[in-house]
Amino acid sequence: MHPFDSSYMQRLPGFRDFYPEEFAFRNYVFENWRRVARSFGFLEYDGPALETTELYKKKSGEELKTQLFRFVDQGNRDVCLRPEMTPTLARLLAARSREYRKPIKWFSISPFFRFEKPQKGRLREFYQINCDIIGDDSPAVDAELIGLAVALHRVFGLTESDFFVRVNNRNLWAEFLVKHQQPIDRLSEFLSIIDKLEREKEEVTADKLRSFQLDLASVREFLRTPPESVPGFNALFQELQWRGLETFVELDLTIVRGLEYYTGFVFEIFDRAKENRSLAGGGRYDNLISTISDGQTDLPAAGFAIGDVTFTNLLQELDHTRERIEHALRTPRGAFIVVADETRRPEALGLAQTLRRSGVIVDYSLNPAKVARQFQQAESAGAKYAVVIGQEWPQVRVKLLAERTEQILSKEDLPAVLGEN
RNA sequence: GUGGUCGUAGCUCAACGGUAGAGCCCCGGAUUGUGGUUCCGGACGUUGCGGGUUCAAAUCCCGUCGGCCACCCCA
Repeated sequence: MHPFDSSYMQRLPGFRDFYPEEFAFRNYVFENWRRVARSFGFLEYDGPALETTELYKKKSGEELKTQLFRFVDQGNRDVCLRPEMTPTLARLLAARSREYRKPIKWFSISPFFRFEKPQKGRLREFYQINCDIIGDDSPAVDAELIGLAVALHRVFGLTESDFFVRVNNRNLWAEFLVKHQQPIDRLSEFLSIIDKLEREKEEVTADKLRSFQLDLASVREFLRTPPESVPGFNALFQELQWRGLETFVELDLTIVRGLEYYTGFVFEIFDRAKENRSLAGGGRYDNLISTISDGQTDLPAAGFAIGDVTFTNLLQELDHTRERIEHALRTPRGAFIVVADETRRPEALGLAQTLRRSGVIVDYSLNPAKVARQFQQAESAGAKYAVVIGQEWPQVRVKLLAERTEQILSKEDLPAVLGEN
């Protein structure tokens, strides 16, 4: 039987392999995210990929979503591969939040799993960077999170002409219901109508609104509310302005987020070219930690996540970001030792160890090969330098491959010269 | 969950009823210690899988699995 005929040799649908080229790209993205998050004073954490199903059931008591990788383990536990980070974060905080000075600013970059039909921008395993600030309910936190989310985009060269942030506050719609004498306990039901406003047919929306004794016109009228006249937003917009973020942010009352647990401020990031694509989303969830911990811990919190699939799609689609990435990944690094005289192989191996100990990336041909062949290897290994070892020993010939220039150095000087690169 | 579309060497594709081909990549070579060009040679596929029609199927039909796209959903 041909080995690849067997289904066990096939990758599971919606999962990805990361060959070195793809892994290099993934690392490039994650390393930049990590550096930016740290520059905002966020600390990295992680939790297990597998949690009890109960943890996800707890979440605001909502009905369990169907799209879970759920199974019973060999210890007869009902478990799920994590579909999102927030419940895990809440669990961690419920156990130890007292140990950390507030506000707690944490981030993680980790894989998530949802049993969905794979399609563009949506796979069954994907990565997210999750950033949260816990223990502070001020508008400064909301603005700071937007600032971080924007910075996580800008580090790849994305600008305000590539993406923008839509912000809203769910409380506005709560007030709207109150003003129209509608029951506030139906808020989440009402918000899901608003959420679908852009995609649903008008008649359908109007029909749904009828159960609230509301009409489309009054909703549309409310949507046009100018930001200046929205109470509570002044503080947030002031904070955003101080951070120079006003060109990235728009008030958009249709952004309410699908999840029930959001309590006020919410936002989503969209790309400008295809405005229906959401790159990131988040908001404030002041009650969730208390809910999940059965009241053990009660802390205000806000956060957001960026998924890697849609995000990296965008980076590959835009010429300026793609070129920037290709340039970064193509940059030559390290040294390739060319053994021109096989009797010097012991010295070459010794030099390799010395250089590696001083932090230089060093590679060489494991078996005897022609010099021309070794230079080809140096090239395809992406080395910056070729170090030729042969008759010159104890001196070596160092060639800067991109420039095709050579110089002769003593082996003692090599770590200092190569170490800078 | 529903619908559309596609599935030929690692990659991009050709052959569209008569026993599968190109380019790239990979491996080797073009005489002595210098690479991205060029030239020559080589390896690699029971045409996603299963069944059917036919003297004959990569090619037609059915099923199945997978990719892509849209709907549903979207933490």
